[in-house]
Amino acid sequence: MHSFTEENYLKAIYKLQETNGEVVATSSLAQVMGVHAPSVTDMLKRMAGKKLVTYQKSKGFKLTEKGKQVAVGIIRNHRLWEVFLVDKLGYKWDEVHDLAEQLEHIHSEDLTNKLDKFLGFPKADPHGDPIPDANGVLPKSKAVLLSTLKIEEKGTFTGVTDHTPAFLNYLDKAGISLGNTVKVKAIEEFDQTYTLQIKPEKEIVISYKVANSILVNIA
Amino acid sequence: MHSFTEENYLKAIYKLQETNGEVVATSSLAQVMGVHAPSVTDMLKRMAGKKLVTYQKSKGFKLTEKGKQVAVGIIRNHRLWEVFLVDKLGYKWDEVHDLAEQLEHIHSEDLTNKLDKFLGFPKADPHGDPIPDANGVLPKSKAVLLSTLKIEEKGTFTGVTDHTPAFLNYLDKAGISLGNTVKVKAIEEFDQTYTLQIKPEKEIVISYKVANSILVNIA
DNA sequence: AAATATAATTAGATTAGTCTAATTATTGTA
DNA sequence: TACAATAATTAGACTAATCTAATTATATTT
Repeated sequence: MHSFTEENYLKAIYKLQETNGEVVATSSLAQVMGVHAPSVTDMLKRMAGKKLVTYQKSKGFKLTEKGKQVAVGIIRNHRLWEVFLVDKLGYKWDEVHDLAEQLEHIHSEDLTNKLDKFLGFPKADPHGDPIPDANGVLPKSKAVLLSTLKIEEKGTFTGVTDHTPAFLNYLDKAGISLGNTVKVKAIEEFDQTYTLQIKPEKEIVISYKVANSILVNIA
Repeated sequence: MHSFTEENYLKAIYKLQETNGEVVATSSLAQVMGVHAPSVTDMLKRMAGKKLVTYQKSKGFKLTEKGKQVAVGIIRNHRLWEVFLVDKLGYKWDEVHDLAEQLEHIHSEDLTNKLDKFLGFPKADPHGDPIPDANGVLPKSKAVLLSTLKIEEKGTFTGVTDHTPAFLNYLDKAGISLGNTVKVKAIEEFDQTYTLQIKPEKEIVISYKVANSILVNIA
């Protein structure tokens, strides 16, 4: 079995590869892991020995197929436990991340699958992030940033790119929830402020920063 | 926060103190922890530094009030997760121990309490072991070993002292379940074999070893 | 009470994961 | 292309948890 630390590195590399391209730099990994660069070099050398990543001195690293499998498994765990915490225990979507960070390291494929079934095979976690299936297949979403929509275009709010409690709370307060239909009514030239129409009659104004952290599916 | 290792030591010491009296020996602890004696000495010295146990060279150790609190908290976690696994996910009572050993180390009192509520505040785990309440109060049971009953005495099957899958499976196969009323019909002088009447019309024969691993409440 | 057996501790080493300080690569710019 | 800036690695050290081998306490038996 892999240590929690290894699993956290794998997850971090996976996410960096997803957003920043194929090869991951020591420094970016050090930053997201909250450790100093030499720790990353050491760790990654050990992990290369276990064939979890490929490593070329000073050139960065990449997950192997095996490493990717483990990473996706942890992400599956994480997101299923988040659904459990929200749907079954009544947690709010901004409260579950740290708990799921612990629960994701429970080692049992069988438990994961039973949990999946218990939850009714959810497709996404409470933040709209897709849940990999039991074979590690992660449906790639066609969602786009709300900030890319033009005036009069509309979409369905399906996810966020900022998972901080601060942002999630803001959305709650603004009255925007996953599944809502949003239509861009206006975009202020000066500061890129968006005026949105949500649901039937509600209109709200959001900043570019917010529009750039919201994912929507276009019909 | 305490490490998983520390928590496992605390739990082991707690259980040893419960069954074998106040003071715990290095060797017994080494045995149940599956490590060698010097590891225990080292660990316990560190833990004494953190005021989790009291330690006197070559005299054994005892939990402090603080250590006891932590131990009971872990036991509470363990037993609640066992209920979850059996009641919600459909695991059998002989399958849950190892998973609960992992889940018990999730650090969140709030999660524990929400889980407790979700499960309907169960009083006992699937093996009949009592679940400490949120204040760490563990109701002490008045259950006795079935092997102490005399002929014609009866009681309710409320727990086991042997938690191994092998034993639990045996009970399943023999058709004895928690909650059953059992009455001692006969005790063979020669080898202390017990003949029991269970439920309405079923009679079964069990060995002394089995009778000595079953807990019953006498009405 | 002395001799022996058993239990516990100390000493010294190992591994995983981290650190700081020093060194070496790589990249970007003049 | 050479120099400076930035990034990555090596070297050496630390902590937690473990080990084996050697030593010291405690307990038991004659």
